[in-house]
Amino acid sequence: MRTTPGTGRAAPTNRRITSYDVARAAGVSRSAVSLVLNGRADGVISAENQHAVRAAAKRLGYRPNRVARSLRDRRTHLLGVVTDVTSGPYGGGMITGATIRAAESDHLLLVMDARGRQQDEEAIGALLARQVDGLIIAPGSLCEWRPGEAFGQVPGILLDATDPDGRATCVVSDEVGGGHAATRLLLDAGHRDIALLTGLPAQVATGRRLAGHELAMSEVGGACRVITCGWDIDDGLREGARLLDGPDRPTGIVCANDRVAAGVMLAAARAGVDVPGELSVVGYDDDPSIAAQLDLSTIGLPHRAMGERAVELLLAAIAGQRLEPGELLVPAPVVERGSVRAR
Amino acid sequence: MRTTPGTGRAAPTNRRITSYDVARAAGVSRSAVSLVLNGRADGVISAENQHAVRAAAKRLGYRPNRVARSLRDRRTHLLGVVTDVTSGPYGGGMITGATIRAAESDHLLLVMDARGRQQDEEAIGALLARQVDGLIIAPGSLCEWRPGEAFGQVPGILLDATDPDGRATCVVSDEVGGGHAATRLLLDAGHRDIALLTGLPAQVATGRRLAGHELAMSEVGGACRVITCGWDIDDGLREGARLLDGPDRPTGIVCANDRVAAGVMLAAARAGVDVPGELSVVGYDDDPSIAAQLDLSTIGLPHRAMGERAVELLLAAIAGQRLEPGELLVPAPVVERGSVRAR
DNA sequence: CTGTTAGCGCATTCAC
DNA sequence: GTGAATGCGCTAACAG
Repeated sequence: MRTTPGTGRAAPTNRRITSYDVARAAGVSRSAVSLVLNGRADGVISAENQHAVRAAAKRLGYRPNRVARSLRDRRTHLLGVVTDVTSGPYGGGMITGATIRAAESDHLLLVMDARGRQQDEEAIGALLARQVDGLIIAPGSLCEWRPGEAFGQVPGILLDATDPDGRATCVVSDEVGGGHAATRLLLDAGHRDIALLTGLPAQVATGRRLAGHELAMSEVGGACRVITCGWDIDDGLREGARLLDGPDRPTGIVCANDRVAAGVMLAAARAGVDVPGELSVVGYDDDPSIAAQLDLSTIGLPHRAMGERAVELLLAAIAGQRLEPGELLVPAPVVERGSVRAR
Repeated sequence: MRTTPGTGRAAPTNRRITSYDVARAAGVSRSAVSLVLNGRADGVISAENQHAVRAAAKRLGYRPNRVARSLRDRRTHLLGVVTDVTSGPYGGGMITGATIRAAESDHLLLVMDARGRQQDEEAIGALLARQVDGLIIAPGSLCEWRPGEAFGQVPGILLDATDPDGRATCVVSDEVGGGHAATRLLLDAGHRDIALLTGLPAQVATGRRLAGHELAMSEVGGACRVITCGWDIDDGLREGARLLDGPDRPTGIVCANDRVAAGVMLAAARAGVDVPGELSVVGYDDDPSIAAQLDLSTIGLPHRAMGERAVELLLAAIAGQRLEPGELLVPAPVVERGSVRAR
């Protein structure tokens, strides 16, 4: 019986409704309440009492205490997320996708913002202490992340990151496919004289996109100029100008990202070269505040789908399925706009 | 004693370390472990035993189970967040700020993505079932949000949203101050012939920025053209062109946001009007992929500070402090770049 | 068909 | 100084 008042502890300011309150109101036992509310009552509890329980629960506004249930089940239905993506302008879509997919299975996201490997370890520790059922690590922008001590205590996934040792399960955008698709956009429009402005080699994405690009070129038996450029509008402006003023101007340029593409388009405008009339341009990222504005054909980053896939994998692993090491590639959507013209 | 094996329940796949394990390893009682690890041991537990406990805890990798603690304390140290901001490109900073400030006080964010009033109520219910200590509602982009039934069960704050009934505590950007500052940027540079391109009146921000603008103009005893424009680059392009081709061209234009400003600058370029030489332009939002690129002077959105303030207020409320109804205005940072020139 | 019991892991009395 | 007992709210097993 819990009729005795709390012993010596500070009295709760405003006690919440518990299953005991519902049981008393419905004139049944707590087990009956649990049975009814969890759908295990049929053939066990009389229809009459079932109704009484439901009515009482509703009237009282009873909400089963998930903390108590978690303690008992040794399962919190909580997914821990360590991320840096909320800071940046993009990538929030991963959180959105993850949240939504998780909610569909009655799971919630416990989010920690962290930057730097040291803090990551602490963050994971904090999440583990909260008894999260699984872990998602999303440091942002396809970086490398080497799992440490704490990672591995529960099922865990790397999101938009790769494990250099190849032991972890990673969900990443298909950069090779994206690079291939970007180039294919130009190839399929009949272009053969193509230049590629790549990002910085330090970034994982750069090499992969380049590989996809080369694959596409090899499919048509062609070759093209590859220029290490950078990620910013200035870089695109500089290299774009050089390309357009040079001896043999390409008819199409594949850019490292949309900012670079914007720079190229600006250079073209200055040089009096019409896009897409005389020059076709392809970007990457589908940057929300650039690509649509510039009517730029580009390759999107499937952030939301990545978040969804990560949660799906994680939930399966929590359910006991084995987590395969390696990378799960999420296809990058091709966004066709008006900056490419057939020739 | 818990020496008897679990009764009939599915055995935990990999039992975690509990305080009992630590106690046994250190040769003391569980209470001793609790006392030591919570800093209540001095003068109660021998230094020798204290050391033994700490050593054992470290060696075993003991992490106190926060779920159990939450159940006992009736306090989860969890802050529920209902938001839509992760979807959009901006506003993620609010989550970042909130996460960081919360973490400083050993609190974590439980995030639910929701759009639409109906789902909000459900989301809050789910969060309440998780026994969150407080609630933050951040529907995004300064909209109106009327608290429903569930809101109010625990301390709650509206973030980047206002309560039309004025009952809730809201944390919002100081839009009046921002509008004032934007105009002041031009006024202080000596401009008197100023045009204002406002956003759509349906948005709360529009009216407030306008009020700030008018306040600034009244300070110098001036008046100016106010033109309802919109939020996009096209709108800026259209209205900018009209203004520049018109009879008396202004020397400065305050824009609804950075996208509109970009449109205006584009119109200026087309009309052969030099910015800032012949025309000064001010934007709003400090849009990360526009403002810096265009060297645009603008007013920032203090997203991160807002998230921080919301958590601070919430934690204070959870600690027992009264939550004052009304709006807490977070100052909007003035970002001076090169698009304004003195005349 | 119902009510009682036990225990999830923790912190806190209160006897020893 | 320490250890046994208690209860947070819940559910599953078991005895009535």
